[in-house]
Amino acid sequence: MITRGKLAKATGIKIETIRFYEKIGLLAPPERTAGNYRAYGQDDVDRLSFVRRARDLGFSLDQVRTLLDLADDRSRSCCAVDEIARAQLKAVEEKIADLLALKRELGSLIEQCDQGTIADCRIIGALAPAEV
Amino acid sequence: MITRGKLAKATGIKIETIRFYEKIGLLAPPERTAGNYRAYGQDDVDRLSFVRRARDLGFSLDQVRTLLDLADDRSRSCCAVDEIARAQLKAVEEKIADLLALKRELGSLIEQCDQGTIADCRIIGALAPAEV
DNA sequence: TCTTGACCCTGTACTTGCTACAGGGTGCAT
DNA sequence: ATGCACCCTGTAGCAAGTACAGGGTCAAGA
Repeated sequence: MITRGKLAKATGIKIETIRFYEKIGLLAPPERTAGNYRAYGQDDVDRLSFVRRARDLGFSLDQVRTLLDLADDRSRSCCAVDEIARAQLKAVEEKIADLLALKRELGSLIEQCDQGTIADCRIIGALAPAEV
Repeated sequence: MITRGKLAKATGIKIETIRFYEKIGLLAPPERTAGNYRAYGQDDVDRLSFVRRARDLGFSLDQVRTLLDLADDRSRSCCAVDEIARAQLKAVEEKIADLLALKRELGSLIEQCDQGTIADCRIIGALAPAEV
């Protein structure tokens, strides 16, 4: 018998998060013991590990839900899976591009800082429209 | 007289977001007209533009609040500003590194996809622990 | 003058992905 | 029998907004 705490340890997902996943229907409600404790099985460990890996790869819970559904239907073509992964890759690439632009802007702002007063601070100046 | 809609247009921040900023105390509640409309001035346009630029640079609302406070005290040293900007740069760089790792993983997953069935899908396989 | 339509007001609930209580019950060892 | 670690439930909170619902206001056109 695997309790919630053990499931948490086995998968690296916090107890509260497991409850949250159960609440939103990502995990099926497990059997209960006589004392009303959740009793998980190896299936649950597997499923939750799947969720964790997908989350680590940046998939949204909604995408994870879809991936789980797809994974259950083993005879189906994996085009849909590929599509989700590609969408995720694209999102990641866009995010990286955005952050690189940000990094450049921040970097040049910081470089100009000469440690004077706020009045002639380049960073504040760059943020302010004309005169603060 | 600048209404909320005009302030939104002038700054590119949505009306609802302006209300939200007012609610959390980032923007001072403005004067009201006889008909209970908010009446903004150029100050508000400037302040909100400042917020927008800072948000665009990825600063949190909390950081923005601090930057606004700092910007108001023009005689002060701008070390604190520099510090916030550096912290933000560091956060951005870390995020970029994370996303690059993610991108590599996703990319290699997708490359292996041979458009077969779910049963031999590499992506599902990589997510599942041993056997799904 | 009336009415239409664009704007404004308020409060509240929803989003994503959790996290953190409070206030109690269970189970095992000492 | 009592202490402690663990479990249970419900609820509220975080960032940073977004989206209604159900009204009020204002200016222009018929």
